[in-house]
Amino acid sequence: MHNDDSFDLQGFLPYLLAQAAETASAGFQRHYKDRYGMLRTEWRVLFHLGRYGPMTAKDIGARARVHKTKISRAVAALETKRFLTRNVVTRDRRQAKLDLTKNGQAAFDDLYKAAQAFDAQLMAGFSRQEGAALKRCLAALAAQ
Amino acid sequence: MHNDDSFDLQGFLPYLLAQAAETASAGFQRHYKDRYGMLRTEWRVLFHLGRYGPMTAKDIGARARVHKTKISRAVAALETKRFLTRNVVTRDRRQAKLDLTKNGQAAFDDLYKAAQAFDAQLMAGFSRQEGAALKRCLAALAAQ
DNA sequence: CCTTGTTAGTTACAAAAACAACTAATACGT
DNA sequence: ACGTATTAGTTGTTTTTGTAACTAACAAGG
Repeated sequence: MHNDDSFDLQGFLPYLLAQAAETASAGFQRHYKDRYGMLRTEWRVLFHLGRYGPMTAKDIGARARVHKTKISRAVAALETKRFLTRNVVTRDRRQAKLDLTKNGQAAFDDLYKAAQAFDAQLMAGFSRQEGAALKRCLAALAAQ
Repeated sequence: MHNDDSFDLQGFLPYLLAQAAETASAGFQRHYKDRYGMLRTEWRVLFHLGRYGPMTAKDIGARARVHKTKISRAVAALETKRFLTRNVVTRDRRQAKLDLTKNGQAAFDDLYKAAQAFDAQLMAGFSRQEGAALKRCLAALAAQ
């Protein structure tokens, strides 16, 4: 077949990352999907608005490194769910400042807590240094 | 907005994993996509056959934790690319053993080398222990 | 002003993924 | 052998994503 040294998929970093990401993502999905019918990008948009305050779609895209069409659709979905409102910026009418509604804020508060708990649960398997090192490595890989 | 402790997206493990996985995946994609017109699942199927020898679609799905419809379509695509052949198993005619063709084998050899090099490049940013620890953590997370 | 270029955001269309339903072959219990 | 249940794999349909083209608003140079 081929000879040799023990390089297999389980040792291939992109594969490991994909598997771990999928597992983690699937685990947290039930919070925002099952409970609020949200997609992942919607959850991210909600998170940004809840965590950092009102901003435009552009701002979210820049922060989260997500393409503007995904943001656009997520914002539209969150608007129909009445989780946010759009307010056209008067000094530049192309932009719209996005504000969470009461409901949106409540959903954020709930999911924010859930996210913290979920993260803690995932990290529970590691020692403090190990976990910190893991996150540092991942951040470095993502920054490539 | 909300009060308090510094929990943001950059510290949320599922987010970090998703970002790192996406970056790594996009980086390696050019090898199998640009050069062979393959999709990710096709590359994984090719990898399994090249690395572990002929097996059925079922086997690949079990090993790679991929759904059978994805495998089915990847196999069909690899067959039209003349990278593999199907051979119905006589003792159970539902199954087909998948064998790489010369071309398939050549593509695998090429991509296998590329994968090793790519992995080495990604790991270059880390010390030996750090890298090993990273992979151990990821494997543990994927196994959840 | 008026042309040209750029930017924020949306929409339309193509590619891919997810999910469900299906076919054909085998296994099993009686 | 016969009816039912499983299993391997495929196909069809719906969501979701990716890409490109578009609209509306602004900016800058003349």
